[in-house]
Amino acid sequence: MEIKLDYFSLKDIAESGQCFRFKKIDDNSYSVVIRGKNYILSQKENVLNINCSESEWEDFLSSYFDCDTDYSEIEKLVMNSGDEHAIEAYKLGSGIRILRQDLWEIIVSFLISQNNNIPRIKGSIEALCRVSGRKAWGGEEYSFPKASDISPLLFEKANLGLGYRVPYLKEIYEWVEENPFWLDYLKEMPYEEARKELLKRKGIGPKVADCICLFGLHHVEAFPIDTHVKQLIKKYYPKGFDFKYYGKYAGIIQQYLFYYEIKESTS
DNA sequence: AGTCAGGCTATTA
DNA sequence: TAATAGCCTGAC
Repeated sequence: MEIKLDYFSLKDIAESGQCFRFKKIDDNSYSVVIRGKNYILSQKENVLNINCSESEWEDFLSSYFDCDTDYSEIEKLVMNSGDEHAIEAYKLGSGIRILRQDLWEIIVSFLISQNNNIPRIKGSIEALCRVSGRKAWGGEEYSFPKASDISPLLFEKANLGLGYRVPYLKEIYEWVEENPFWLDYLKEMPYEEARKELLKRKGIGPKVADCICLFGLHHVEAFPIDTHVKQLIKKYYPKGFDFKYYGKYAGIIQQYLFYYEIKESTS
């Protein structure tokens, strides 16, 4: 079906680094697996085309693409900030949305992401999905394995290129298996509390915890600081970045800044 | 060939 | 408490 959407760019979303599972088909279409179904998306101007029914869109895809957040408010916030660099970055990435992705998938993905590069992260995740062997519905891709779909031994046996992260992943799998309601508890917690809870797990430090809060729990006040963000703050905000101004939307601003930075470095 | 990647843990002082 | 070596390994 076709959906008219403003403040929405499939390309920006797919390439903003928040989701490692978008596969480019051509310039304006992508393949992605959401909730075990393989969707094919394409966009022309402000119309998104997606192979789903109306009820699928209403039931969860509209939420997945964060249609209940008013992005015009974010635009106003940035445009009135007087923050020249944020305005510049916003112009490039104004089509980015913070997706409401599956929490478990985000925890595993960002554990893998540490001290790692995006192509390699994507490769590991792809291999993990493939080796756990559940084909997504309606396509050629594989769905992301639930903790119960996988044996911890898999991490060592299969050649997933995970390196020293293997013990972290085994630990989190075992933890979630033994504490089946942990993910649900996390979803109930406010940002600070969830962050603190995540930091208790091996391999989850401040940066990964903030990514999980932002991308897996939709706490858009979380502001993950990675090497790129560290560098851009040094470059554009020598006096320091004013987190307070952006308040509860700091994480969305982080995405614009981050996207601008990676785009700049690859062009 | 060497550096660096969307960092974290463990060990020092 | 603060600083920093070491870590898997592929992409560039």
